[in-house]
Amino acid sequence: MHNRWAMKMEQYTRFSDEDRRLLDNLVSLKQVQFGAREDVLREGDRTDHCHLIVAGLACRYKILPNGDRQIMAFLVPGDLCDAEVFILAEMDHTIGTLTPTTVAMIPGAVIEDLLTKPVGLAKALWWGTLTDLGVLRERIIDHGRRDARERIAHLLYELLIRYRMVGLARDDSFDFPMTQIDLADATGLTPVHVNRVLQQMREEQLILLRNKTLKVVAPERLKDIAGFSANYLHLNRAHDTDDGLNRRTGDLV
Amino acid sequence: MHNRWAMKMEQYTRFSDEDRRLLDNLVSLKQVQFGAREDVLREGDRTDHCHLIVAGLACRYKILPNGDRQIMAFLVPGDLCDAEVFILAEMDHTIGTLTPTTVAMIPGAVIEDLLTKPVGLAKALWWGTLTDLGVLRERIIDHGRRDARERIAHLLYELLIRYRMVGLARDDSFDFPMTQIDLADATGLTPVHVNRVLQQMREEQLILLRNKTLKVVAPERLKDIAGFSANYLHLNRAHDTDDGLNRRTGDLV
DNA sequence: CGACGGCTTGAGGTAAGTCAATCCACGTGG
DNA sequence: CCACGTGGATTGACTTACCTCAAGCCGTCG
Repeated sequence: MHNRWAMKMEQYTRFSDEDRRLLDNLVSLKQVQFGAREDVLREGDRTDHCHLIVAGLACRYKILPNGDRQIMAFLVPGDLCDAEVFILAEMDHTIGTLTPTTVAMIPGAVIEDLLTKPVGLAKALWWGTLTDLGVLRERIIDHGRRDARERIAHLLYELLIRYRMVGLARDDSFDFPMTQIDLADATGLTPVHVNRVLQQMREEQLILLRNKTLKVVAPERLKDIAGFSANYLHLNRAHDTDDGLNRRTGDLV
Repeated sequence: MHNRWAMKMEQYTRFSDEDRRLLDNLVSLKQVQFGAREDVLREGDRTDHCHLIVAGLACRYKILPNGDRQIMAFLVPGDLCDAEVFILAEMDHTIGTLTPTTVAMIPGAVIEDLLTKPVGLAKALWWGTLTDLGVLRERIIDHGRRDARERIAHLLYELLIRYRMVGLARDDSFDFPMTQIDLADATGLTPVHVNRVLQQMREEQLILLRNKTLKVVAPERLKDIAGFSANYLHLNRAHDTDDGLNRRTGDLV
Protein backbone atom coordinates (compact mmCIF):
# COMPACT_ATOMS: atom_id res chain seq x y z
CA MET A 1 0.00 0.00 0.00
CA HIS A 2 1.43 3.32 -1.07
CA ASN A 3 1.43 6.51 0.88
CA ARG A 4 -0.68 8.72 -1.41
CA TRP A 5 0.22 11.78 0.59
CA ALA A 6 3.92 11.31 -0.06
CA MET A 7 3.19 10.45 -3.70
CA LYS A 8 1.30 13.67 -4.13
CA MET A 9 3.99 15.80 -2.55
CA GLU A 10 6.62 14.11 -4.64
CA GLN A 11 5.13 16.01 -7.55
CA TYR A 12 6.85 18.92 -5.99
CA THR A 13 9.99 17.60 -4.42
CA ARG A 14 11.92 14.42 -4.00
CA PHE A 15 12.00 13.01 -0.50
CA SER A 16 14.82 11.33 1.31
CA ASP A 17 14.21 7.86 2.68
CA GLU A 18 14.10 9.40 6.08
CA ASP A 19 11.39 11.88 5.11
CA ARG A 20 9.36 9.12 3.58
CA ARG A 21 9.62 7.01 6.68
CA LEU A 22 8.50 9.95 8.74
CA LEU A 23 5.48 10.49 6.51
CA ASP A 24 4.60 6.81 6.57
CA ASN A 25 4.79 6.90 10.29
CA LEU A 26 2.53 9.95 10.60
CA VAL A 27 -0.10 8.40 8.39
CA SER A 28 -0.25 5.20 10.36
CA LEU A 29 -0.29 6.81 13.81
CA LYS A 30 -4.04 6.87 14.08
CA GLN A 31 -6.66 6.15 11.48
CA VAL A 32 -10.39 6.54 11.70
CA GLN A 33 -12.99 4.98 9.47
CA PHE A 34 -15.99 7.03 8.36
CA GLY A 35 -19.11 5.81 6.64
CA ALA A 36 -20.58 7.35 3.50
CA ARG A 37 -22.17 10.79 3.91
CA GLU A 38 -20.72 11.54 7.31
CA ASP A 39 -19.12 14.76 8.46
CA VAL A 40 -15.47 14.53 9.40
CA LEU A 41 -15.21 18.10 10.60
CA ARG A 42 -17.92 20.73 10.85
CA GLU A 43 -17.98 24.46 10.31
CA GLY A 44 -17.12 26.03 13.66
CA ASP A 45 -15.27 22.97 14.95
CA ARG A 46 -11.99 23.36 16.74
CA THR A 47 -9.59 20.49 16.55
CA ASP A 48 -6.00 19.82 17.44
CA HIS A 49 -5.51 17.20 14.75
CA CYS A 50 -4.91 17.39 11.04
CA HIS A 51 -7.03 15.12 8.92
CA LEU A 52 -5.62 13.34 5.91
CA ILE A 53 -7.67 11.35 3.41
CA VAL A 54 -6.11 7.91 3.17
CA ALA A 55 -8.76 6.15 1.10
CA GLY A 56 -12.23 7.03 -0.13
CA LEU A 57 -13.65 10.34 -1.22
CA ALA A 58 -14.63 13.45 0.70
CA CYS A 59 -15.39 17.08 -0.02
CA ARG A 60 -15.34 20.55 1.45
CA TYR A 61 -18.77 22.06 1.52
CA LYS A 62 -21.01 24.63 3.07
CA ILE A 63 -24.75 24.66 3.57
CA LEU A 64 -26.28 28.02 2.74
CA PRO A 65 -29.09 29.66 4.70
CA ASN A 66 -31.61 28.48 2.10
CA GLY A 67 -30.48 24.87 2.44
CA ASP A 68 -28.45 24.66 -0.75
CA ARG A 69 -25.19 22.82 -0.52
CA GLN A 70 -22.13 24.11 -2.32
CA ILE A 71 -19.21 21.73 -2.66
CA MET A 72 -16.04 23.78 -2.90
CA ALA A 73 -13.53 21.01 -3.45
CA PHE A 74 -13.23 17.28 -3.63
CA LEU A 75 -10.70 15.59 -1.40
CA VAL A 76 -9.03 12.49 -2.79
CA PRO A 77 -6.53 10.18 -1.10
CA GLY A 78 -3.40 12.08 -0.23
CA ASP A 79 -5.23 15.35 0.40
CA LEU A 80 -4.89 17.11 3.72
CA CYS A 81 -8.09 18.68 5.02
CA ASP A 82 -6.69 21.23 7.40
CA ALA A 83 -2.94 21.74 7.40
CA GLU A 84 -3.62 25.08 8.99
CA VAL A 85 -5.33 23.97 12.22
CA PHE A 86 -2.60 25.49 14.26
CA ILE A 87 -3.09 28.91 12.72
CA LEU A 88 -6.83 29.31 12.37
CA ALA A 89 -9.03 28.88 15.39
CA GLU A 90 -11.96 27.16 13.77
CA MET A 91 -13.19 25.58 10.58
CA ASP A 92 -14.99 27.97 8.24
CA HIS A 93 -16.56 25.12 6.30
CA THR A 94 -17.41 21.45 6.68
CA ILE A 95 -15.57 18.35 5.51
CA GLY A 96 -17.86 15.48 4.67
CA THR A 97 -17.40 12.06 3.12
CA LEU A 98 -19.16 10.88 -0.01
CA THR A 99 -18.18 7.25 0.34
CA PRO A 100 -16.75 5.20 3.20
CA THR A 101 -13.46 6.91 3.88
CA THR A 102 -10.37 6.29 5.92
CA VAL A 103 -8.91 9.35 7.57
CA ALA A 104 -5.52 9.61 9.24
CA MET A 105 -5.39 11.88 12.25
CA ILE A 106 -2.10 13.62 12.75
CA PRO A 107 -1.47 15.71 15.85
CA GLY A 108 -1.52 19.38 14.90
CA ALA A 109 1.56 20.02 16.99
CA VAL A 110 3.54 17.61 14.83
CA ILE A 111 2.44 19.33 11.64
CA GLU A 112 3.16 22.72 13.15
CA ASP A 113 6.58 21.52 14.03
CA LEU A 114 7.23 20.36 10.47
CA LEU A 115 5.78 23.48 8.92
CA THR A 116 7.83 25.92 10.86
CA LYS A 117 11.11 24.16 10.31
CA PRO A 118 13.09 25.31 7.32
CA VAL A 119 13.38 21.86 5.79
CA GLY A 120 12.18 20.41 2.52
CA LEU A 121 9.16 18.81 4.09
CA ALA A 122 7.80 22.13 5.25
CA LYS A 123 7.92 23.50 1.73
CA ALA A 124 6.23 20.41 0.38
CA LEU A 125 3.42 20.81 2.90
CA TRP A 126 2.93 24.45 2.05
CA TRP A 127 3.03 23.54 -1.61
CA GLY A 128 -0.02 21.41 -0.91
CA THR A 129 -1.91 24.32 0.59
CA LEU A 130 -0.86 26.64 -2.19
CA THR A 131 -1.96 24.33 -4.95
CA ASP A 132 -5.30 24.13 -3.16
CA LEU A 133 -5.42 27.88 -3.67
CA GLY A 134 -4.76 27.38 -7.36
CA VAL A 135 -7.48 24.79 -7.65
CA LEU A 136 -9.95 27.14 -6.01
CA ARG A 137 -9.05 29.97 -8.35
CA GLU A 138 -9.61 27.66 -11.25
CA ARG A 139 -13.01 26.75 -9.91
CA ILE A 140 -13.88 30.43 -9.83
CA ILE A 141 -13.05 30.68 -13.48
CA ASP A 142 -15.19 27.63 -14.06
CA HIS A 143 -18.16 29.25 -12.49
CA GLY A 144 -17.61 32.71 -13.83
CA ARG A 145 -16.72 32.15 -17.40
CA ARG A 146 -17.32 28.59 -18.49
CA ASP A 147 -20.62 27.09 -19.50
CA ALA A 148 -22.01 23.86 -18.08
CA ARG A 149 -20.25 21.63 -20.57
CA GLU A 150 -16.86 23.23 -20.08
CA ARG A 151 -17.30 23.27 -16.34
CA ILE A 152 -18.02 19.59 -16.08
CA ALA A 153 -15.26 18.76 -18.52
CA HIS A 154 -12.86 20.75 -16.42
CA LEU A 155 -13.89 19.08 -13.21
CA LEU A 156 -13.58 15.61 -14.69
CA TYR A 157 -10.24 16.30 -16.28
CA GLU A 158 -8.84 17.77 -13.10
CA LEU A 159 -9.95 14.73 -11.16
CA LEU A 160 -8.24 12.51 -13.70
CA ILE A 161 -4.98 14.38 -13.20
CA ARG A 162 -5.26 14.32 -9.45
CA TYR A 163 -6.03 10.61 -9.37
CA ARG A 164 -3.11 9.95 -11.66
CA MET A 165 -0.88 11.89 -9.29
CA VAL A 166 -1.59 9.50 -6.48
CA GLY A 167 -1.51 6.39 -8.62
CA LEU A 168 -5.25 5.79 -8.57
CA ALA A 169 -5.95 6.15 -12.28
CA ARG A 170 -5.17 3.24 -14.54
CA ASP A 171 -5.74 3.57 -18.21
CA ASP A 172 -7.49 6.91 -17.80
CA SER A 173 -10.17 5.42 -15.64
CA PHE A 174 -10.82 5.74 -11.95
CA ASP A 175 -13.33 5.24 -9.16
CA PHE A 176 -16.17 7.67 -9.50
CA PRO A 177 -18.65 7.16 -6.69
CA MET A 178 -20.25 10.59 -6.73
CA THR A 179 -23.87 11.06 -7.63
CA GLN A 180 -25.09 13.55 -10.15
CA ILE A 181 -26.41 15.53 -7.22
CA ASP A 182 -22.88 15.80 -5.83
CA LEU A 183 -21.66 16.94 -9.21
CA ALA A 184 -24.42 19.49 -9.38
CA ASP A 185 -23.54 20.85 -5.96
CA ALA A 186 -19.92 21.16 -7.00
CA THR A 187 -20.50 22.80 -10.36
CA GLY A 188 -23.34 25.05 -9.29
CA LEU A 189 -25.68 23.41 -11.76
CA THR A 190 -28.89 21.47 -11.42
CA PRO A 191 -28.85 17.68 -11.21
CA VAL A 192 -31.13 17.62 -14.22
CA HIS A 193 -28.75 19.72 -16.23
CA VAL A 194 -25.72 17.73 -15.13
CA ASN A 195 -27.50 14.67 -16.34
CA ARG A 196 -28.10 16.10 -19.77
CA VAL A 197 -24.53 17.24 -20.16
CA LEU A 198 -23.17 13.86 -19.10
CA GLN A 199 -25.49 12.16 -21.53
CA GLN A 200 -24.18 14.24 -24.34
CA MET A 201 -20.59 13.53 -23.34
CA ARG A 202 -21.30 9.84 -23.41
CA GLU A 203 -22.94 10.05 -26.80
CA GLU A 204 -19.86 11.82 -28.10
CA GLN A 205 -17.64 9.04 -26.80
CA LEU A 206 -15.84 11.44 -24.53
CA ILE A 207 -16.37 9.47 -21.38
CA LEU A 208 -17.68 6.14 -20.18
CA LEU A 209 -19.48 6.16 -16.86
CA ARG A 210 -20.63 2.82 -15.55
CA ASN A 211 -20.56 0.98 -12.24
CA LYS A 212 -19.25 3.97 -10.37
CA THR A 213 -16.20 4.03 -12.58
CA LEU A 214 -15.30 6.83 -14.93
CA LYS A 215 -13.22 6.14 -17.97
CA VAL A 216 -12.03 9.12 -19.92
CA VAL A 217 -12.16 7.82 -23.45
CA ALA A 218 -10.76 10.90 -25.15
CA PRO A 219 -8.61 12.77 -22.64
CA GLU A 220 -7.22 15.21 -25.17
CA ARG A 221 -10.62 16.18 -26.40
CA LEU A 222 -11.91 16.54 -22.85
CA LYS A 223 -8.94 18.71 -22.02
CA ASP A 224 -9.63 20.96 -25.01
CA ILE A 225 -13.26 21.35 -24.16
CA ALA A 226 -12.33 22.25 -20.61
CA GLY A 227 -9.72 24.76 -21.73
CA PHE A 228 -7.51 23.01 -19.22
CA SER A 229 -4.00 24.14 -18.46
CA ALA A 230 -2.19 22.37 -15.66
CA ASN A 231 0.03 25.22 -14.58
CA TYR A 232 -2.15 25.96 -11.58
CA LEU A 233 -1.31 22.56 -10.12
CA HIS A 234 2.38 23.44 -10.04
CA LEU A 235 3.65 20.01 -10.91
CA ASN A 236 7.22 20.98 -11.39
CA ARG A 237 9.00 17.71 -11.03
CA ALA A 238 7.84 15.83 -14.08
CA HIS A 239 8.23 17.46 -17.44
CA ASP A 240 7.48 14.67 -19.87
CA THR A 241 4.13 16.05 -21.00
CA ASP A 242 2.53 19.42 -20.73
CA ASP A 243 0.26 18.34 -17.98
CA GLY A 244 3.19 16.98 -16.10
CA LEU A 245 2.20 13.36 -16.24
CA ASN A 246 3.02 10.34 -18.24
CA ARG A 247 -0.16 9.64 -20.09
CA ARG A 248 0.66 6.14 -21.19
CA THR A 249 0.95 4.59 -17.79
CA GLY A 250 -0.70 7.17 -15.63
CA ASP A 251 2.44 7.03 -13.55
CA LEU A 252 5.21 9.43 -12.85
CA VAL A 253 8.93 9.17 -13.48
CA MET B 1 0.66 57.24 7.04
CA HIS B 2 -0.26 53.85 8.47
CA ASN B 3 1.14 50.52 7.51
CA ARG B 4 -1.97 48.84 6.13
CA TRP B 5 -0.24 45.51 6.02
CA ALA B 6 0.46 45.54 9.73
CA MET B 7 -3.06 46.83 10.39
CA LYS B 8 -4.53 43.94 8.49
CA MET B 9 -2.44 41.35 10.26
CA GLU B 10 -3.29 42.86 13.60
CA GLN B 11 -6.76 41.46 13.04
CA TYR B 12 -5.11 38.20 13.83
CA THR B 13 -2.43 38.95 16.34
CA ARG B 14 -0.97 41.79 18.30
CA PHE B 15 2.51 42.84 17.28
CA SER B 16 5.36 43.95 19.45
CA ASP B 17 6.90 47.34 18.70
CA GLU B 18 9.84 45.50 17.29
CA ASP B 19 7.68 43.49 14.88
CA ARG B 20 5.95 46.64 13.77
CA ARG B 21 9.22 48.40 13.12
CA LEU B 22 10.37 45.44 11.08
CA LEU B 23 7.20 45.52 8.99
CA ASP B 24 7.45 49.26 8.47
CA ASN B 25 10.98 48.78 7.36
CA LEU B 26 10.11 46.05 4.87
CA VAL B 27 7.38 48.14 3.32
CA SER B 28 9.59 51.13 2.79
CA LEU B 29 12.58 49.24 1.40
CA LYS B 30 11.57 49.63 -2.20
CA GLN B 31 8.38 50.94 -3.69
CA VAL B 32 7.30 51.01 -7.30
CA GLN B 33 4.53 53.10 -8.80
CA PHE B 34 2.24 51.59 -11.41
CA GLY B 35 -0.24 53.36 -13.63
CA ALA B 36 -3.87 52.33 -14.03
CA ARG B 37 -4.50 49.11 -15.96
CA GLU B 38 -0.94 47.87 -15.87
CA ASP B 39 0.24 44.36 -15.05
CA VAL B 40 2.38 44.02 -11.96
CA LEU B 41 3.12 40.35 -12.44
CA ARG B 42 2.09 38.10 -15.30
CA GLU B 43 1.08 34.47 -15.50
CA GLY B 44 4.27 32.49 -16.00
CA ASP B 45 6.51 35.15 -14.45
CA ARG B 46 9.21 34.17 -12.05
CA THR B 47 10.21 36.70 -9.46
CA ASP B 48 12.32 36.80 -6.37
CA HIS B 49 10.33 39.57 -4.74
CA CYS B 50 7.05 39.64 -2.89
CA HIS B 51 4.66 42.37 -3.94
CA LEU B 52 2.57 44.22 -1.42
CA ILE B 53 -0.18 46.69 -2.31
CA VAL B 54 0.57 49.92 -0.45
CA ALA B 55 -2.00 52.20 -2.05
CA GLY B 56 -4.42 51.91 -4.94
CA LEU B 57 -6.37 48.93 -6.20
CA ALA B 58 -5.30 45.80 -8.06
CA CYS B 59 -6.71 42.39 -8.83
CA ARG B 60 -5.79 38.82 -9.61
CA TYR B 61 -7.08 37.76 -12.98
CA LYS B 62 -6.70 35.38 -15.83
CA ILE B 63 -7.51 35.80 -19.50
CA LEU B 64 -9.23 32.76 -20.95
CA PRO B 65 -8.56 31.32 -24.39
CA ASN B 66 -11.68 33.04 -25.74
CA GLY B 67 -10.52 36.43 -24.49
CA ASP B 68 -12.78 36.68 -21.46
CA ARG B 69 -11.23 38.04 -18.32
CA GLN B 70 -12.05 36.54 -14.96
CA ILE B 71 -11.10 38.53 -11.89
CA MET B 72 -10.52 36.12 -9.04
CA ALA B 73 -9.82 38.59 -6.26
CA PHE B 74 -9.41 42.25 -5.58
CA LEU B 75 -6.25 43.38 -3.84
CA VAL B 76 -6.57 46.33 -1.53
CA PRO B 77 -3.86 48.15 0.43
CA GLY B 78 -2.25 45.77 2.88
CA ASP B 79 -2.72 42.72 0.65
CA LEU B 80 0.25 40.62 -0.33
CA CYS B 81 0.22 39.37 -3.92
CA ASP B 82 2.56 36.44 -3.66
CA ALA B 83 3.73 35.45 -0.19
CA GLU B 84 4.55 32.11 -1.69
CA VAL B 85 7.12 33.10 -4.31
CA PHE B 86 9.76 31.09 -2.61
CA ILE B 87 7.71 27.91 -2.86
CA LEU B 88 6.07 28.04 -6.26
CA ALA B 89 8.20 28.46 -9.31
CA GLU B 90 5.97 30.69 -11.34
CA MET B 91 2.77 32.70 -11.24
CA ASP B 92 -0.32 30.82 -12.32
CA HIS B 93 -2.28 34.02 -12.86
CA THR B 94 -1.73 37.72 -13.46
CA ILE B 95 -1.78 40.63 -11.04
CA GLY B 96 -2.97 43.85 -12.64
CA THR B 97 -3.80 47.30 -11.36
CA LEU B 98 -7.15 48.99 -11.81
CA THR B 99 -6.02 52.43 -10.69
CA PRO B 100 -2.59 53.98 -10.17
CA THR B 101 -1.09 51.80 -7.48
CA THR B 102 1.94 51.81 -5.23
CA VAL B 103 3.55 48.44 -4.72
CA ALA B 104 6.21 47.59 -2.17
CA MET B 105 8.76 45.05 -3.30
CA ILE B 106 10.08 42.85 -0.53
CA PRO B 107 12.89 40.40 -1.21
CA GLY B 108 11.51 36.87 -1.26
CA ALA B 109 14.38 35.66 0.85
CA VAL B 110 13.36 37.97 3.66
CA ILE B 111 9.79 36.71 3.59
CA GLU B 112 10.99 33.14 3.43
CA ASP B 113 13.11 33.79 6.44
CA LEU B 114 10.16 35.19 8.37
CA LEU B 115 7.82 32.44 7.27
CA THR B 116 9.99 29.59 8.31
CA LYS B 117 10.78 30.94 11.72
CA PRO B 118 8.50 29.82 14.48
CA VAL B 119 7.64 33.33 15.60
CA GLY B 120 4.37 35.22 15.73
CA LEU B 121 5.05 37.06 12.51
CA ALA B 122 5.24 33.84 10.54
CA LYS B 123 1.83 32.81 11.75
CA ALA B 124 0.41 36.22 10.90
CA LEU B 125 1.77 35.95 7.38
CA TRP B 126 0.32 32.50 6.87
CA TRP B 127 -2.92 33.73 8.33
CA GLY B 128 -3.01 36.18 5.43
CA THR B 129 -2.63 33.40 2.88
CA LEU B 130 -5.17 31.22 4.62
CA THR B 131 -7.80 33.91 4.76
CA ASP B 132 -7.24 34.39 1.04
CA LEU B 133 -8.24 30.76 0.76
CA GLY B 134 -11.38 31.49 2.71
CA VAL B 135 -12.22 34.45 0.51
CA LEU B 136 -11.85 32.29 -2.58
CA ARG B 137 -14.10 29.60 -1.17
CA GLU B 138 -16.69 32.23 -0.47
CA ARG B 139 -16.46 33.45 -4.03
CA ILE B 140 -17.16 29.92 -5.21
CA ILE B 141 -20.31 29.90 -3.18
CA ASP B 142 -21.17 33.24 -4.70
CA HIS B 143 -20.91 31.92 -8.17
CA GLY B 144 -22.42 28.55 -7.53
CA ARG B 145 -25.40 29.31 -5.42
CA ARG B 146 -26.16 33.01 -5.27
CA ASP B 147 -27.99 35.04 -7.85
CA ALA B 148 -26.71 38.28 -9.34
CA ARG B 149 -28.11 40.51 -6.64
CA GLU B 150 -26.77 38.41 -3.78
CA ARG B 151 -23.42 38.07 -5.49
CA ILE B 152 -22.93 41.78 -5.94
CA ALA B 153 -24.17 42.48 -2.44
CA HIS B 154 -21.67 40.00 -1.10
CA LEU B 155 -18.79 41.48 -3.04
CA LEU B 156 -19.61 45.00 -1.92
CA TYR B 157 -20.06 44.03 1.68
CA GLU B 158 -16.83 42.08 1.77
CA LEU B 159 -14.98 45.05 0.32
CA LEU B 160 -16.47 47.27 2.99
CA ILE B 161 -15.18 44.94 5.71
CA ARG B 162 -11.76 44.69 4.13
CA TYR B 163 -11.44 48.43 3.72
CA ARG B 164 -12.51 48.94 7.31
CA MET B 165 -9.82 46.51 8.39
CA VAL B 166 -7.12 48.69 6.97
CA GLY B 167 -8.67 51.95 8.05
CA LEU B 168 -9.79 53.02 4.60
CA ALA B 169 -13.52 53.12 5.20
CA ARG B 170 -14.98 56.11 6.96
CA ASP B 171 -18.64 56.21 7.67
CA ASP B 172 -19.28 53.10 5.60
CA SER B 173 -17.98 54.71 2.47
CA PHE B 174 -14.79 54.11 0.56
CA ASP B 175 -12.97 54.66 -2.70
CA PHE B 176 -14.58 52.67 -5.46
CA PRO B 177 -12.71 53.21 -8.69
CA MET B 178 -13.75 50.06 -10.47
CA THR B 179 -15.86 50.14 -13.58
CA GLN B 180 -18.96 48.08 -14.08
CA ILE B 181 -16.90 46.00 -16.48
CA ASP B 182 -14.47 45.15 -13.70
CA LEU B 183 -17.36 44.25 -11.49
CA ALA B 184 -18.80 42.07 -14.22
CA ASP B 185 -15.49 40.29 -14.71
CA ALA B 186 -15.30 39.62 -11.00
CA THR B 187 -18.84 38.39 -10.52
CA GLY B 188 -19.10 36.43 -13.73
CA LEU B 189 -21.96 38.59 -14.91
CA THR B 190 -22.47 40.89 -17.87
CA PRO B 191 -21.75 44.61 -17.58
CA VAL B 192 -25.31 45.24 -18.66
CA HIS B 193 -26.67 43.07 -15.93
CA VAL B 194 -24.36 44.52 -13.30
CA ASN B 195 -25.67 47.89 -14.27
CA ARG B 196 -29.28 46.90 -13.76
CA VAL B 197 -28.58 45.33 -10.39
CA LEU B 198 -26.67 48.38 -9.20
CA GLN B 199 -29.49 50.61 -10.36
CA GLN B 200 -31.95 48.66 -8.36
CA MET B 201 -29.73 48.79 -5.28
CA ARG B 202 -29.54 52.53 -5.61
CA GLU B 203 -33.28 52.88 -5.97
CA GLU B 204 -33.70 50.85 -2.80
CA GLN B 205 -31.38 53.18 -0.94
CA LEU B 206 -28.97 50.35 -0.25
CA ILE B 207 -25.95 52.06 -1.68
CA LEU B 208 -24.82 55.40 -3.01
CA LEU B 209 -22.34 55.30 -5.84
CA ARG B 210 -21.05 58.61 -7.09
CA ASN B 211 -17.71 60.09 -7.99
CA LYS B 212 -15.90 56.80 -7.71
CA THR B 213 -16.96 56.55 -4.09
CA LEU B 214 -19.22 53.92 -2.68
CA LYS B 215 -21.26 54.61 0.37
CA VAL B 216 -23.09 51.71 1.91
CA VAL B 217 -26.25 53.35 3.13
CA ALA B 218 -27.78 50.29 4.75
CA PRO B 219 -24.96 47.93 5.73
CA GLU B 220 -27.19 45.58 7.68
CA ARG B 221 -29.60 45.18 4.84
CA LEU B 222 -26.77 44.65 2.39
CA LYS B 223 -25.29 42.03 4.67
CA ASP B 224 -28.61 40.21 4.88
CA ILE B 225 -29.09 40.21 1.15
CA ALA B 226 -25.60 38.83 0.72
CA GLY B 227 -26.09 36.15 3.31
CA PHE B 228 -22.78 37.33 4.66
CA SER B 229 -21.07 35.67 7.57
CA ALA B 230 -17.61 36.90 8.44
CA ASN B 231 -16.25 33.69 9.88
CA TYR B 232 -14.27 32.97 6.73
CA LEU B 233 -12.17 36.07 7.33
CA HIS B 234 -10.99 34.70 10.67
CA LEU B 235 -10.93 38.01 12.46
CA ASN B 236 -10.32 36.60 15.86
CA ARG B 237 -8.93 39.56 17.69
CA ALA B 238 -11.92 41.86 17.83
CA HIS B 239 -15.15 40.57 19.23
CA ASP B 240 -17.22 43.69 19.63
CA THR B 241 -19.62 42.90 16.79
CA ASP B 242 -20.42 39.77 14.91
CA ASP B 243 -18.42 40.85 11.93
CA GLY B 244 -15.49 41.61 14.12
CA LEU B 245 -15.44 45.33 13.57
CA ASN B 246 -16.60 48.40 15.30
CA ARG B 247 -19.31 49.68 13.05
CA ARG B 248 -19.55 53.15 14.50
CA THR B 249 -16.07 54.30 13.72
CA GLY B 250 -14.98 51.74 11.18
CA ASP B 251 -11.97 51.27 13.39
CA LEU B 252 -10.74 48.50 15.57
CA VAL B 253 -10.04 48.34 19.29
C1' DC C 1 -41.88 -7.39 -3.23
C1' DG C 2 -42.05 -2.83 -2.07
C1' DA C 3 -39.48 1.30 -1.02
C1' DC C 4 -36.03 4.27 -1.84
C1' DG C 5 -32.30 6.80 -3.97
C1' DG C 6 -30.54 7.98 -8.05
C1' DC C 7 -31.08 8.51 -13.05
C1' DT C 8 -33.76 9.97 -17.13
C1' DT C 9 -37.01 12.51 -19.89
C1' DG C 10 -40.33 16.14 -21.19
C1' DA C 11 -42.67 20.67 -21.07
C1' DG C 12 -42.60 25.15 -19.88
C1' DG C 13 -40.48 29.32 -17.26
C1' DT C 14 -36.94 32.86 -16.08
C1' DA C 15 -32.61 35.02 -14.88
C1' DA C 16 -29.23 36.60 -17.24
C1' DG C 17 -27.05 37.20 -21.84
C1' DT C 18 -26.65 39.49 -26.54
C1' DC C 19 -26.85 43.16 -29.55
C1' DA C 20 -27.16 47.71 -30.40
C1' DA C 21 -28.33 52.45 -29.78
C1' DT C 22 -27.93 56.50 -26.91
C1' DC C 23 -26.12 59.30 -23.40
C1' DC C 24 -22.84 61.38 -20.57
C1' DA C 25 -18.38 63.05 -18.53
C1' DC C 26 -13.89 63.88 -19.56
C1' DG C 27 -9.82 65.07 -21.69
C1' DT C 28 -7.42 66.77 -25.78
C1' DG C 29 -6.22 69.52 -29.53
C1' DG C 30 -7.34 73.11 -32.72
C1' DC D 1 -13.47 77.74 -25.43
C1' DC D 2 -15.56 74.77 -28.24
C1' DA D 3 -15.66 70.43 -31.32
C1' DC D 4 -14.52 65.98 -31.07
C1' DG D 5 -13.20 61.41 -29.50
C1' DT D 6 -13.27 57.93 -26.16
C1' DG D 7 -14.57 54.96 -22.33
C1' DG D 8 -18.01 54.04 -19.42
C1' DA D 9 -23.05 54.00 -18.05
C1' DT D 10 -27.68 53.36 -19.43
C1' DT D 11 -31.75 51.63 -21.82
C1' DG D 12 -34.63 48.65 -24.72
C1' DA D 13 -35.86 44.51 -27.44
C1' DC D 14 -34.97 39.99 -28.09
C1' DT D 15 -32.62 35.30 -27.18
C1' DT D 16 -30.91 31.48 -24.57
C1' DA D 17 -28.78 28.48 -21.23
C1' DC D 18 -30.11 26.70 -17.52
C1' DC D 19 -33.85 26.03 -14.02
C1' DT D 20 -38.32 24.12 -12.17
C1' DC D 21 -41.65 20.91 -11.77
C1' DA D 22 -43.23 16.58 -12.44
C1' DA D 23 -43.53 11.97 -14.02
C1' DG D 24 -41.46 7.56 -15.05
C1' DC D 25 -37.65 4.22 -14.70
C1' DC D 26 -34.27 1.25 -12.87
C1' DG D 27 -31.23 -1.20 -9.62
C1' DT D 28 -30.57 -2.45 -4.94
C1' DC D 29 -31.42 -3.67 -0.46
C1' DG D 30 -34.12 -4.97 3.50
